[in-house]
Amino acid sequence: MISRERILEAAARVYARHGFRGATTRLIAAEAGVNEVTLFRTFGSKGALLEAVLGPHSANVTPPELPAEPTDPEAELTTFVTASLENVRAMRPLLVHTMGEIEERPEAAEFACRGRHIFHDTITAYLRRLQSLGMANPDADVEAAAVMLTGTVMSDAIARSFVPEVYPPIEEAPARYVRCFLQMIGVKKNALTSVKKKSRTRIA
Amino acid sequence: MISRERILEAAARVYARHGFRGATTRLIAAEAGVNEVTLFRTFGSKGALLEAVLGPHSANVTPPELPAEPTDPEAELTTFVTASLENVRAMRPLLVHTMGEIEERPEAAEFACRGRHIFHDTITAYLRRLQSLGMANPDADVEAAAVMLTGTVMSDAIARSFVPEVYPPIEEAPARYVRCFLQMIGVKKNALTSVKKKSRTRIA
DNA sequence: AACGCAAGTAAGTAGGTGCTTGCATACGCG
DNA sequence: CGCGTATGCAAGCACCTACTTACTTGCGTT
Repeated sequence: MISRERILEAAARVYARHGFRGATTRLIAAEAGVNEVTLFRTFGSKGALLEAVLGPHSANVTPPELPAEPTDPEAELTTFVTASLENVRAMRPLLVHTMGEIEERPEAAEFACRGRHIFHDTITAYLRRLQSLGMANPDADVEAAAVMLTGTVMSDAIARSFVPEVYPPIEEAPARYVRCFLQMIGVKKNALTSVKKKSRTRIA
Repeated sequence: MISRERILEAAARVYARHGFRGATTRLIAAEAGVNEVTLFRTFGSKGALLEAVLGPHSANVTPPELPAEPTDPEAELTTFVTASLENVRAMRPLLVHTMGEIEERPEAAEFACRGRHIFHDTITAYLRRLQSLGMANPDADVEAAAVMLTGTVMSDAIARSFVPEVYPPIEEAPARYVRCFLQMIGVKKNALTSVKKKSRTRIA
């Protein structure tokens, strides 16, 4: 049963490159180094195979987390955004094809939306916590702010590859987004670096 | 030569629904109420037809504008964002398919990127103008802010339809995004209703 | 009437695509 | 050994897809 795994991986790659329509069973089989018949014997149909590849793919994602007790919003958010960006970037090809074909294959919708949901909820919860701790402007529009950060991350991860000129350099981007974001929700700089200091300082 | 127009419109619709791969010449011809042969006689090939539909489509877009001389940033930006959102939303199906197939059809890239570029440049220029008029924080990260607003608009226009729960109600969204955005770049509320009241400012 | 031209009709080609069938081969295990 | 199970291989089926060819029809101009 080694084939199963190889087929799944190959299918993910081919699907990412060509989309569902372009991902022919012949191509997938070749990429897996497996006979096309094996593919049908193992999964039954092309549709079932694609479900088998998208399902786990959306399940086994371990999303970045934000601390329940914020201490250094700028650092924490930067780490979070950096990790999320990498996450989304890794699934970009799959995502972008799935989005295009979502009306024809609604079963892929969950895969396309899960990450976004998690990101949004995580940010929202964190923001509320900041507010209740008096670390963020209590009048800030938490919902809209969360949507904007989510949109920024998705947009960067997805569109940077074909419109690179407009984006900040990839290594600066997360920090700059976060700094803008902090402005937006009224977090004063160094609000509590004094509270808990770590031995390491990060570069500005 | 009535056929030409009808084929172009039909092709746009079918392409929007099914993507390039899914938009078969038979489907397009049927949608146009035209014989399939006519399609080939008029455009030569499926690829040429699709170029003919995407080219003009990206050219005849009249993008929303922002005034060269800002007077009421909140109102002006809200109008701008509202219009842009509607614009992008209208091309969403086409956009989303094109993005998915951009690697296989690079000639569609310009279509997919043009709007984004224009939006970004317009916002950036406007922001700089605000800064130079002292209406926005001179230390604001204009580039990052512009990217974030662009990302927000694209994300809302594209993803709202399959993740509606996380977005603000459609009629509130632009105003709320803009208010967050103003926070981000340090535009004080009524920054210049007061100016108007107090005295005349000289023209730059 | 004669002509040109846009469009339709019918048929076909060459290749791709999802999926099936029948049969041969290898490996592991009692 | 014998048997089941996984896999490979060759061929094929029915259908789709882009595109072509050859011929016809209708309409406007001269």
